[in-house]
Amino acid sequence: MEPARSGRPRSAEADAAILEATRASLVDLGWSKLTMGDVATRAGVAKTTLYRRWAGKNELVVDAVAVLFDELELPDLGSLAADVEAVVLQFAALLERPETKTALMAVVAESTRDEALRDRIRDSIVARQKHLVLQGRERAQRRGELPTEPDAVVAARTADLIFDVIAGAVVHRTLVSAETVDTDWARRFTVLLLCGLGAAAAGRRTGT
Amino acid sequence: MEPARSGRPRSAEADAAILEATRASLVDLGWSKLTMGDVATRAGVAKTTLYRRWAGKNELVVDAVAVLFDELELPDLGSLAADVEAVVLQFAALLERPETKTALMAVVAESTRDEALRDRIRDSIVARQKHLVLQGRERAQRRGELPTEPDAVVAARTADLIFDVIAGAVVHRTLVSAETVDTDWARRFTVLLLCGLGAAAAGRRTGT
DNA sequence: CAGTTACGCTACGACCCGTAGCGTAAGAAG
DNA sequence: CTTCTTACGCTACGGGTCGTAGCGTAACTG
Repeated sequence: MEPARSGRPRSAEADAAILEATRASLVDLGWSKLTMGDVATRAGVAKTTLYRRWAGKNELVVDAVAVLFDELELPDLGSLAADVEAVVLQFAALLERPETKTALMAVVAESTRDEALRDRIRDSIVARQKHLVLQGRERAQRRGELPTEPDAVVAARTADLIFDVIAGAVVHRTLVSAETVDTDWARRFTVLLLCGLGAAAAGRRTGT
Repeated sequence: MEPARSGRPRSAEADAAILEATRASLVDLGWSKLTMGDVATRAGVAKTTLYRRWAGKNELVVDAVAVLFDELELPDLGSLAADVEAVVLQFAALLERPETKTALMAVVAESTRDEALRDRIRDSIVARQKHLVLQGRERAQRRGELPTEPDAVVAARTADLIFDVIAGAVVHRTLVSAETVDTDWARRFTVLLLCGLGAAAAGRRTGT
């Protein structure tokens, strides 16, 4: 795959410096006032170097912010409720950070008109979050907290639904309603979600 | 309050033309490429006129998009489930439109660094949606589908939670996951939400 | 060594921003 | 009708960002 290209290799230090400078610039200036020239200056790099690696502001910021989502982990606290609550708090803490707060919605907005950008976001950010949902379900099934869904299509649909509910609620709470996600909110949300899951599954099993 | 100011009054036609031109420009160019000059040209108005009424792009777009949210209504279909499902579909249809799709997330992103803008969004967009939740709860209580919460604080918290869950899930589904909200999804979401509400309330009543 | 690729730097036209200045248009007050 | 006040259209401007081209140099390969 890598044909061992000749010539001067790209500087990995420059890559790291650029991404870090991008995050710093996001904190200081926010999305709208962030400029490629400013990032280049902060990173100690020529502006042209940025354009050799990223098509523009959108792609650069996605990559700069994506690594922050690697922090998200699903702890094993013994119960599905505790796991969900913990991951909700983690996700909320991530969204409280000024880098992500100002960048996430902006790139999503841009992605509505740019399919390539949408794919990039999906691969490097959304997929990581979705993985947590699948992981949590599997773990809960092993514990016997959730039944094993025989139909793969139904299972996938349910997972998508759960994912949109969790991520959507947390994002909406922190960015639109602009209120903090504290332990109390996380607990009440988790209760709502899991009770809904359980009751909905039970209702489907008995008919309706 | 209005001291009947003298002088030439502002043209209401210009106002309407500008807001409509803004929506048209959003459809054609999207948020990032929308410019004040383009809007002015489309509206047949001088650029300076725009700046005499709006501080900038953000405020203009919020006002231009806000009126679209007036379409949202809570139908009375006889049951809470049917009402929720209908309003979810309405909201989703609104978010499918290119004007709102590209603008809503962008202004929310900007609002993370601009408190005045956040208030403007809250007053002219979010409040309208939240009203539907309160209206739906009241109607369900009158039908006997939901118990009357005696504690006003708890009631308000629950309403906030429900609002973030509904709006967040629909927004996340349409804009982040970039998948359509069809009748099937709306039904499954409604079941999840209402079962969760019922089960959570029952659980709290019996202790825990 | 030559060949290839990345880098830093400069300069550039193009575009958009937001404002100032001016003459004119439209109502309100007398 | 005249005067006053405000809104409008238009032009022009300095300032900033964009994205690219061109060039000489640096780094690594065969």
